Amino acid sequence: MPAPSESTARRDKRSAILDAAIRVFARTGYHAARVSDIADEAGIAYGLVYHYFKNKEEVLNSIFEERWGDFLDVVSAIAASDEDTREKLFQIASLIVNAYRVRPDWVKVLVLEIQRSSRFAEPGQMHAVGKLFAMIAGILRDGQARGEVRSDLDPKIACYVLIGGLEIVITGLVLGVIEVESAEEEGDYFDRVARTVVETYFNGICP
Amino acid sequence: MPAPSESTARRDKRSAILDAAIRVFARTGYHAARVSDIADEAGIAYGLVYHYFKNKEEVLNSIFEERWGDFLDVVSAIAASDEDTREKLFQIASLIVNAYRVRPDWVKVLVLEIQRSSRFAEPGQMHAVGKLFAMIAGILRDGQARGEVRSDLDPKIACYVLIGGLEIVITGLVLGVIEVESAEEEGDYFDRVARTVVETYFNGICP
Amino acid sequence: MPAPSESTARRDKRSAILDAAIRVFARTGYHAARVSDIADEAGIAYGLVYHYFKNKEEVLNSIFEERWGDFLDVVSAIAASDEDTREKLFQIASLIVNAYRVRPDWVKVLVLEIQRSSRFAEPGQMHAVGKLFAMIAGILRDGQARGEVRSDLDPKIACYVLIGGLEIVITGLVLGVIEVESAEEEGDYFDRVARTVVETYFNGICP
Amino acid sequence: MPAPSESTARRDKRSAILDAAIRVFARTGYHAARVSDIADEAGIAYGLVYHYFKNKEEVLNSIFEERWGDFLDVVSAIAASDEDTREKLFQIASLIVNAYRVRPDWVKVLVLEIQRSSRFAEPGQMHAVGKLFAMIAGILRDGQARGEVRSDLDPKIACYVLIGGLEIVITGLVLGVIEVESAEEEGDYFDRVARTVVETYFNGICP
DNA sequence: GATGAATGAGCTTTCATTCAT
DNA sequence: AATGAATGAAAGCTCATTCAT
Repeated sequence: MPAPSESTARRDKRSAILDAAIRVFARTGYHAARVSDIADEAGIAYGLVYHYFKNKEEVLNSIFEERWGDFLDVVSAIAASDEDTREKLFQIASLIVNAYRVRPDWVKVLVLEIQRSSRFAEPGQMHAVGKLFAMIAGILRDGQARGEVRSDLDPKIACYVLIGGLEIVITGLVLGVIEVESAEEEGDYFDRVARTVVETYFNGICP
Repeated sequence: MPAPSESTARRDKRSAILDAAIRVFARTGYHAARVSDIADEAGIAYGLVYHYFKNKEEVLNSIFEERWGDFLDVVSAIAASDEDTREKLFQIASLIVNAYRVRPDWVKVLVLEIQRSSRFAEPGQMHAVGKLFAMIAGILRDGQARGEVRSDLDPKIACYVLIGGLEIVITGLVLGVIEVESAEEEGDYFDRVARTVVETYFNGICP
Repeated sequence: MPAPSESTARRDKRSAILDAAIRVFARTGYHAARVSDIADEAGIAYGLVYHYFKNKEEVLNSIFEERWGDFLDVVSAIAASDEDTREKLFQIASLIVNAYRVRPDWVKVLVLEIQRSSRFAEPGQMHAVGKLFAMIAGILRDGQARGEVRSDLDPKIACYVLIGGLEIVITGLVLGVIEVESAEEEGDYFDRVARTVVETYFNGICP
Repeated sequence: MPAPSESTARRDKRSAILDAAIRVFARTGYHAARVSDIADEAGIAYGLVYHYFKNKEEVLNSIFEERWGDFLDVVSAIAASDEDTREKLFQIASLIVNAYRVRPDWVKVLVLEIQRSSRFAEPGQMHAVGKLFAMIAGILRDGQARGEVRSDLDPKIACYVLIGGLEIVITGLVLGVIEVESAEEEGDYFDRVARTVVETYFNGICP
């Protein structure tokens, strides 16, 4: 066996614990989740969790750091593309909405647990979430330069309305307030939600 | 002392415990909150909490039952009034913005904690928070019938953009990301925020 | 019942826990001792230990602070008395040696456990033990002024030899290396030990 | 590779683990010491400790068996020599002082840790450390017979004053309370300490 | 020989809840 | 009504020990 495979095995087990933790945190919430629940979900002894992570909180932090970074990379690529503002925002909206469809547990934990953790109380920890706001504000500013967005809006505030709309949609999905209509495909429904939010954001609800 | 004053005193103390609990739950979450934290916050001994409530969960349940209903009643009255759609939405936006301004903790607890409790496991029971969304969707649907709202929007989705926009702006204020301009009164500022969000919501960001 | 009796009851329970802890630490050592052992020894639930002390270490610290201070007070009184140097040192030697006879567990814990704790690694924590050395050095210095002690000795070093001798005797007793001869009374034996140490210290072993 | 060198390598590694264990036990005590601390100190993987020793307790036992016997052999040789009492005691004082200087950890572990283990619970077994005291007491008794030592002293007690004086002076050096004068070599200084203690021990502090 | 992943007994600590006062 | 001492279930975490590689 070559050495790299061992390193891969270690990374795999670590990842397996994180995945199990996401599922458990999504199901019961961070505080109510026992370390032994995570271990059971991952099919390992609970002591092993402490072999890979310092404690329960580091598991939550690792979920955030390793999953949120991936998400930001995709948003960054969209922001840098040649599409017009409306299309960029729609792609981001789609990304967010579909993230819930594909990995509902991830979104549940990111939205419900990590937002509440001390991360946001400490200055400078706002950073990671702040990056998302800055990226979308940047897209709006570019849009204003191209004449695709009203120039009387402050991009730094306007971006909140879009993100807030998306966030509430996600929260609604997470909490089960929004239910997919039985008449259409799930994938179609999620696309329609993203499109409606961006469309409303662009044109308003006035006829 | 007349008897009613004693009953009032009892109700006051009960209410004080609930208010303290809301603040603590908002700060640390239900699971992490200790009964002694609630008692400290209320300035009483922790044993007394058990004089007024069966246990910690009953405290959470009582918050829900006694606070959310009041809020929905006001929204319901606005929805039933003769005002046009824009004015109704502005009034609700004002109500929410000011609720968040005056009692940010209430909203945090109602949205984040109560959903997760076992209350909603019972089948056939509608999400209480969902009722708010349904009411606003209802206003939009009425607006479509009156020709005041674009008929191509799905009211059930469009309502999230308004609520989400309001929520994230207020969250920004609460977290201190957005700062109130020193030249105006705080109350005025919150009204202006509500008006701006509703305005953007109506007319969009398109030039 | 008057209020003071309640305060007394609280102090009594606290003291009972400390006494139980001394017995347990003496028996098994600090590290091997379980909090539940202390509670069992005191006849209470282990949770109650945490009602009176922050954690296990604070129990050990409290033993030290509350018992060592009492000891220093007595030494201080002896140092301030009118007796000659030899008598003062004999009284202190008696005090130390008899402390073991009356409260062997106290001495065991003070000698074996607390010396090893981090207390002495941290600067400034040397203080409490240092006070004993300073007091005895002071007695020697007074003795030199009175012509009762060789003036070519540095009191700061000479005091170590006495304390060292006493300490080893105590350690020997604690560890069971020294055994009381069956032919004499225990009290007599301990007095003889104290006298021998001081006598040797004064006159040397030379004939 | 010749066979003997392999056996030597094995013995070296085993010895390295014991030396590391002594340092760790001296620092933190047996109970608080982790097997992984010993391994870290020895620069090996903790699993390897179990290749050379059955378990943690066997490490402690081996320290005792393989280190203390050597020391006693030297003391025994000194006691049996033709020197007069003062010279014998000076040689032992030198041995102890230098043992403490070169291997302070050995003495700490031998004195503080090993006594407490279950080894000495077995009836009829003499305290190994007690043997050292008995040997020195024997030298004093011989000295009394030769007229070199006051006959009114109990050798079993008097020996403690010497050992204790040595111990506490050395402890002072180890803890940095006494500092070696810069003008002389460290080795010289330790010899002078041994000589001073033996001198004081012989002639007393009386003028 | 050597490594360190894996296990789980057992400890410390927290805290909801009860209850005597 | 009010207090807080007392209890003990339950959880987090540590670490000696085993074992596959």
